[in-house]
Amino acid sequence: MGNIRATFRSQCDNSHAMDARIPSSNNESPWLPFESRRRARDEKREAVLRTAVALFLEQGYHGATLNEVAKRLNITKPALYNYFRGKDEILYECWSIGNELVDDCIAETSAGGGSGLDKLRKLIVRYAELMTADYGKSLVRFDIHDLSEDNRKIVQTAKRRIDRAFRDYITDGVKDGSVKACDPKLAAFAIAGSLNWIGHWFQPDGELTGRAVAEEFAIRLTEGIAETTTQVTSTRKTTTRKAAAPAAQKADKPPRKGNASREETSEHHARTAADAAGQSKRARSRLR
Amino acid sequence: MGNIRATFRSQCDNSHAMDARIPSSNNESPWLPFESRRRARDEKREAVLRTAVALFLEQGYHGATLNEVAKRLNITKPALYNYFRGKDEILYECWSIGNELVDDCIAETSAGGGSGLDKLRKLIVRYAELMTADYGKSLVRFDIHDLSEDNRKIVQTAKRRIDRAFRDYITDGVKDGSVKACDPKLAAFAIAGSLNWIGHWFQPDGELTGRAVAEEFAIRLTEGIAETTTQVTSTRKTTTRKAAAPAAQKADKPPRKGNASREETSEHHARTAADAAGQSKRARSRLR
DNA sequence: CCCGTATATTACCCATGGGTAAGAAATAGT
DNA sequence: ACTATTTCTTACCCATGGGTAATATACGGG
Repeated sequence: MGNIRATFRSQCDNSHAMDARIPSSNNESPWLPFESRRRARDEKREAVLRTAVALFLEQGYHGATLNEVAKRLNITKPALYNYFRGKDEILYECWSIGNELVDDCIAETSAGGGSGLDKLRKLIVRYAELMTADYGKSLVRFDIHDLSEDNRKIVQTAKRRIDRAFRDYITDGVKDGSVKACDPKLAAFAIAGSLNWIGHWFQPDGELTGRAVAEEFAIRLTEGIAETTTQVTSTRKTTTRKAAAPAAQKADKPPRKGNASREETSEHHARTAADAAGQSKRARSRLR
Repeated sequence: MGNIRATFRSQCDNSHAMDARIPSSNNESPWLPFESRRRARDEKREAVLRTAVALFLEQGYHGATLNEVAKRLNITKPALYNYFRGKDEILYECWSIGNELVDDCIAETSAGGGSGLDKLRKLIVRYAELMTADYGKSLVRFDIHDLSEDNRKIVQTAKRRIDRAFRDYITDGVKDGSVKACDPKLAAFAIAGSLNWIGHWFQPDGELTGRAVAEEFAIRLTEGIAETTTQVTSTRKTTTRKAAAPAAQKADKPPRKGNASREETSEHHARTAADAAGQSKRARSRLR
């Protein structure tokens, strides 16, 4: 679920006045131009990431400099090194947040129950919407070669896990009769490809909302493999309602142990070994 | 790391005219280790591009150095500047070749005739197969930010043109009854996304051939929008012209507005102003 | 053979930008 | 207030790798 990382509380919530100087306009940096500081460390860390991911997407990882990132935050480059070991770690962390968001999607979807097709569509909707936002885009726009060796491995592992989710839902669907017989591998590739591509073309200021794209894609991408012809209104077809079994736990993620097949995956993503353990809390303030 | 070794061997075994010696093993570089030269200029130019595109894909554009490119060709870095102005131009040329291949696909497909659906499928097959090879991959793996300003514009223009082809075929299909009513823009995005993604996951040494993927995708990606339920064997026809009454609105969630001017495109690609004229012959040996 | 041109080599330049060192400014604790 | 700690700044380092200059080698033609 949207854990703490959704800390969008404005930095103008200054209860006891004092430094009530509102930054000239925007809602970004917690660093007022070199004066009153003192805001939670994690909050600053996230501000760095927000700025970095936006800049990386805007100018490319190599086109964006740390000086520019710092400048947008009203600080200087070395200050960034209080929160990150280097540029590539910033890149990785951006990616990691996106990956956690995806993990949450998968967890929710798996917990939600329903037929294979139902789950597939739910995942598509959520995943697609992620791809319209910065952290989601980072999953598909950043180059794996720019990561450290270790992080690259993590990313590749996560790729496989996400691909696995798509394939599993499809396989489930074939079994429960909601999905036509097909090759789960290729079908997953096709679907993931369409979704990932959103991260390349979607523009927030366009005429389409992320939500609209997501819902359209949920139908479009499953039209070909859905066993029952999809009528407009019936998103919940699945005549063979498999007794909504596992509504059980809410948003807790099953460890989802990834086996190790040496196959290609339709994804790129990962997470740290740390949070690979379980919760996708964004509370790790590791460093140094 | 001096290549002293290569430099001094030139005068040892000069059996003058007998430079028919086959390089130790591979089939790559026209430059035998600094001795008999004299091969067509264009051939060398293309050898540079072949090597460069492979290396860029392998290590990333920024991870690959010109020294490494040169080394693989048995030459030194400055020699590359006889054929290209700089690294970014090499990148662009790689991209450009891929783009020309796509253009050829579109040209052939358009010339072939058939229903909108037929053309769409033909394009999918050809395009998909391109995506399994190096130059095709370069279309979707290279970052537009690494290009010069001018080349970037060319690329973006070409993106739009390719996207246009997909949309046009879909629109044609809707008109001639071979394709269900749908939003051509989103449908094109979805299809192009799946196809472009091939460039990210396909491995030539995998279990699938490019051809197999291509044909599978041609069916899979059009299953949802084909008017006639596709029997695997019937790639042609459009028999049951389901009356123009096109399945009404199937999955209408969003406003579903028509087109617009300043839209996103589902592609990235381009070509030089030169060959934008017509033929995509590979004969331009421009430089300096 | 000798020269001109194309092509390649060696040796070098140098801007860029990630990263570091040392110390100042702010904060928290006592 | 004094000190310890964290955070941030100024001032620098320096490796990397794209790009250039000067020069050497091969070839083709006369």
